[in-house]
Amino acid sequence: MRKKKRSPKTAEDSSALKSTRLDIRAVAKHANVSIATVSRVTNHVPTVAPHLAEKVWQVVKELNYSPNAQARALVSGRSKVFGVLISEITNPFFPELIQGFEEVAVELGYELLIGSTNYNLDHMKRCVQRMLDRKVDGVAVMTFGIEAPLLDHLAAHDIPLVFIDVAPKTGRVCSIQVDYDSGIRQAVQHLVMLGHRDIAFITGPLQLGSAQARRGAFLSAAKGIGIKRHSSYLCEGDHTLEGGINQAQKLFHLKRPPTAIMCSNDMTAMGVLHAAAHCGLRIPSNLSVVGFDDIDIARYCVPPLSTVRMSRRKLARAAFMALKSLADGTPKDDIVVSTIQTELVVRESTASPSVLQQAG
Amino acid sequence: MRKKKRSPKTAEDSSALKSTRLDIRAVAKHANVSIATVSRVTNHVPTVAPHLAEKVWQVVKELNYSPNAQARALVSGRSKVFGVLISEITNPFFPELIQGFEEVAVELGYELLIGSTNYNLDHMKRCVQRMLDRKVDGVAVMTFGIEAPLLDHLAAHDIPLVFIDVAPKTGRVCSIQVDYDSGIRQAVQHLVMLGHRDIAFITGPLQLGSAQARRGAFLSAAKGIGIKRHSSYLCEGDHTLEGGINQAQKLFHLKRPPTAIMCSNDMTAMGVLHAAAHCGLRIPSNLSVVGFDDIDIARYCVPPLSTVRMSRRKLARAAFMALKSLADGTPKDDIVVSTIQTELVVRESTASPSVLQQAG
DNA sequence: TTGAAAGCGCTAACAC
DNA sequence: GTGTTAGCGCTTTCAA
Repeated sequence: MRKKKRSPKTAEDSSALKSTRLDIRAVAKHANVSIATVSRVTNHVPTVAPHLAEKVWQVVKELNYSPNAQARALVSGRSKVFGVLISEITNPFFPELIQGFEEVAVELGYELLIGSTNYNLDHMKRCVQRMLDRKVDGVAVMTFGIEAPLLDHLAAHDIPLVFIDVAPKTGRVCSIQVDYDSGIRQAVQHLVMLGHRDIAFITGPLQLGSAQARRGAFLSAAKGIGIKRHSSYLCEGDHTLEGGINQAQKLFHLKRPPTAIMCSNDMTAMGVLHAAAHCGLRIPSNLSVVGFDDIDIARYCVPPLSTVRMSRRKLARAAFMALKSLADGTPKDDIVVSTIQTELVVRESTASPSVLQQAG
Repeated sequence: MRKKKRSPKTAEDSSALKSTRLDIRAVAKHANVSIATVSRVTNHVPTVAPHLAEKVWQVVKELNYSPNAQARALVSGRSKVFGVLISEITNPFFPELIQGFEEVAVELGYELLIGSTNYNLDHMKRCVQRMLDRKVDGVAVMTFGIEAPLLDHLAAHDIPLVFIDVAPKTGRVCSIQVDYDSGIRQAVQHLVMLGHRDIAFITGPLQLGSAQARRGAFLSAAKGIGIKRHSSYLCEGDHTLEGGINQAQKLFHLKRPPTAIMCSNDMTAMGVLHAAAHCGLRIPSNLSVVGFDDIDIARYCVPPLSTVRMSRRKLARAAFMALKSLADGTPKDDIVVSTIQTELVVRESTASPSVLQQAG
């Protein structure tokens, strides 16, 4: 007798009824129904007689039963896990985004599988494979840029995907739009009204759609307001603090340094702050700095950073809901995603340029 | 005929051999072996004839097969997922810890289920339940403090647990020790050698073991070096930036304010930096500040923060490996965990107290 | 409306 | 050393 039947009922454990594992069968037995009924109840299938449903819930509470997510996933083909692909978790922008994701995920019974690419193609490949192996129901690609081949890999598995800004035209894919223009225009106007004319902009890595979009927003705002452009005032950073330091130093050594620097994100701006302190430049009296994102620490920088706010919470929620719709089978054309707004937050890193500086 | 047998071979899909799902059976068929052999090969079971193993690997590559983690987990009872319980992901300390975890996890084929308690008991309960539902193989409790009842809940499920500093005596539980003393003693010595005598310490939330440990290390270092203590120089923060601001303001308004402030973590120190800037105090000329942890941004603070470094990467690896040993069934007494060392990193937030200040 | 039973993709016990 | 098969805990037909 090889068979290890469910309830062996052999001599050794004859009386030990309570030693049975806390599974759907235990609940069924205690509630005097079939496991199918228990399944229906825990899945809120409406075609169950109310008194039976109540009885089942009661037993569920009593035994403290909670369905095995693995088994559910295996049989239903839906893991209720979403992958979140980010660049690097130590960049404060991402944790704040993840926080937003976690919030909705918990509400809706999902879990997150977070993968950091660390700007490395191999890492990115591995992340995608991990997500595929764990059978995620969809992936939110929040990374700063993604390699096309990877996208193909994901798309080949017909996995729902959500992006920021750029949406490939492929299958079950959609994107969240951000209105960079309004916030960035407000920032440029703010600086111009303070008297700045020599305004530099440190971009993000330009292979990224969102970095391009931010730069584009700055250029068109500057043009719209009519300030003239020096090509040396537009430099390419990489959205890291170190990148901000490097670009700031370049700008400081210009014959005619800018009186204000706008940045494609707050990390870059923090780099500028750091570089300025290092060179003995006072902020905002000698130099005005504006960031982008309004990450949590921005308000605690020295001095507190004026920046353009983009709600990570809203962004995350929008991305999650879009992903869920896709995963639930909603045709992509029926999914409406509201654009994420941006707005200027004035703190203490911006002021009128000093007369000295103006003359300089 | 209700049965939906594996390969129906009915008229409709008779010839469509390639339409079969990419599962272990497909690999077995292509390699002319049984699924058991495929399973053995992918699990690196050594009792497989080399030529067969090779053949299987070849087919695996060819078909790009990757085992279904859900199914594996269900049948083996091991999900290869560890829970990581943290306080809040937006506190930079935690992402850096998670980065360390992710690194090892990927190496060893594990995934992480991250749960943020947000200092909230309900959140914490929900996190624990999520981890239980997803059948994690263990939990790393990296949170600042955990409620005893929750611990019981976890322990009741006999789940391997790893903690920092404090280890409950229960079942499969162990802890990682940190040598706070050496780094903190170095910091106190550094300040004393610079000429400071009035040194304040802002603690973390004292219900936490690790906050207590850090305070204890400071007190004994101060005592050892023989500087006298003012009780008003010891105040309780909460390991947040805001807490640092509040406590710093209290200290600034003392009749005889301290010339140096040490903090239980870097976030607190950043709060002090912020508060000082707000009050027009120059750092380090008017006030020296020392943090703890050496989080990534510490070196980019204005001014760059002198702090005590504790490697989050090492901490995470140690915790992970201990957890894995526990999960693999190693008796807890056989698990050796090396103590995490700490060391002072001098940057620009510390200097000799100014004469003016001394007299003040 | 409810129950019986197939089977998700895999591992592991057992037979050979 | 390799194959056969039970069954992990659940969802989901299908029959009643």
